[in-house]
Amino acid sequence: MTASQFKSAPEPTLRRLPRYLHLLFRLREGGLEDVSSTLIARELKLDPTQVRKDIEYTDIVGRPKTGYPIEDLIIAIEAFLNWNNTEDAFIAGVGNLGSAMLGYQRFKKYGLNFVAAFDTDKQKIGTQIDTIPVLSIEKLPDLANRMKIKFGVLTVPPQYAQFVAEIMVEGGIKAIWNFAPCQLKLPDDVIVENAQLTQSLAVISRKLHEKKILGSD
Amino acid sequence: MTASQFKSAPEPTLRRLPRYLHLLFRLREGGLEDVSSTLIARELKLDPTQVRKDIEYTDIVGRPKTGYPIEDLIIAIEAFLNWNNTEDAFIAGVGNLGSAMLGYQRFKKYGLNFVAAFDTDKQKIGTQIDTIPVLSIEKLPDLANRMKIKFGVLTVPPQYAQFVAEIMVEGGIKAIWNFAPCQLKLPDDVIVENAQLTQSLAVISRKLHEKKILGSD
DNA sequence: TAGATTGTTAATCGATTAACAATC
DNA sequence: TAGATTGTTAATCGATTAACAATC
Repeated sequence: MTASQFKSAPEPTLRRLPRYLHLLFRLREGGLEDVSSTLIARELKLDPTQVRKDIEYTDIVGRPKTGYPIEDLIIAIEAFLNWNNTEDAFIAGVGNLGSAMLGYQRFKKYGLNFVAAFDTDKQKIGTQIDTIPVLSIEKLPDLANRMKIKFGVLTVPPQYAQFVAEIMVEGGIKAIWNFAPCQLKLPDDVIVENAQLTQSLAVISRKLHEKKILGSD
Repeated sequence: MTASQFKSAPEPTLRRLPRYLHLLFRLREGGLEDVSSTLIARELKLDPTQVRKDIEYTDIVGRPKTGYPIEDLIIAIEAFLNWNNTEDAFIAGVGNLGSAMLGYQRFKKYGLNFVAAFDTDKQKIGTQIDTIPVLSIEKLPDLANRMKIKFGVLTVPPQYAQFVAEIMVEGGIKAIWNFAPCQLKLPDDVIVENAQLTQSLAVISRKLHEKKILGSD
């Protein structure tokens, strides 16, 4: 456990790290052994200095002239994000999005392992989705406590989001990945990350709108 | 068409606008008529000045003492994001996530209207998902051109993302909402917005990891 | 060696926050 | 009026980018 593990990286850096990772996987598949910040920057349209600063947070040292060993860099980034360890998670809300999340095998590669899903729909309770059992939401707090679950994914309709989030907190969950388009009011020690699709949609909507107004090309 | 419609807002502002909108809907339901930047800021844990600056972009003027009329503010934000107009869109990739998107009626409220879905899977081609027909991806360019589709949603596996994105561009699509975890290389005049879940996951993963390391509470 | 790249310090840029007169 | 809020200018903060010596 080195000192740097205690250093907190800025959010923009955290958001870029997975992008590096995806590129590194691709480069490794292509048989490359080393990679420079220059190359990463060019591929991802970033500044090389920025790439180096980001990478510094992961505590890996590069070599002048050659850059960074790809394998080491992958390991370092994964360790930094704790994606090399599996985090057991609960998911609440088995609608369209929730089911999609459960079916998304890729999350396992990112250290996220769904162990149970929760819903209020009696039709769904008792069934399985991709081998994950769907349980009544009432059972969430007790089970979370007993299984020491710290990570919750919230994919319920917005009007229930606050209520279900509080149930998660009651179960000792410390990090909530919130897909509902609303602001959760929770104790300060609970980490909330809003994965709001509407935010992303707003950016592209406005940009396309501007393009149309301006008639640029 | 006022001058301000030509003013480009910073991305952080664009990302906050939908959050205001969700709050405003909730307040309107609660019977409120006016809202102050102070109130919005308190609810969303932001700075009141920041809220006022964001709102300024939408070209609405508030009144000292009372704030902004909620109804007007909603209309102004929706107009700014062009969510009051319906944008016809194609979606490519009808897997878990793509199907979830199609089933998500809420997008209609955000001006996004799926008119056709595309896939390579013969089992899926010819079927419908929530009344949206699934067609062969080969038909995308011609149809997009004829229907003048400008908006494409990309929910294909990452290894096909670049290829399918190019097909979209061939069809005259100018804005691509990319859900594949990879960097698309496209002409500069094509707007690409990466809705990468892994970026959001990285933020919460690291924060939870830090919490565990530090043992804070 | 020559040349490309790292690691790091300094400069720049842009967003956030503070301050405050004008307003209802 | 008194008091809360807007609109706006100035100050601060933090992230990005530039510059460059050290290194292989």
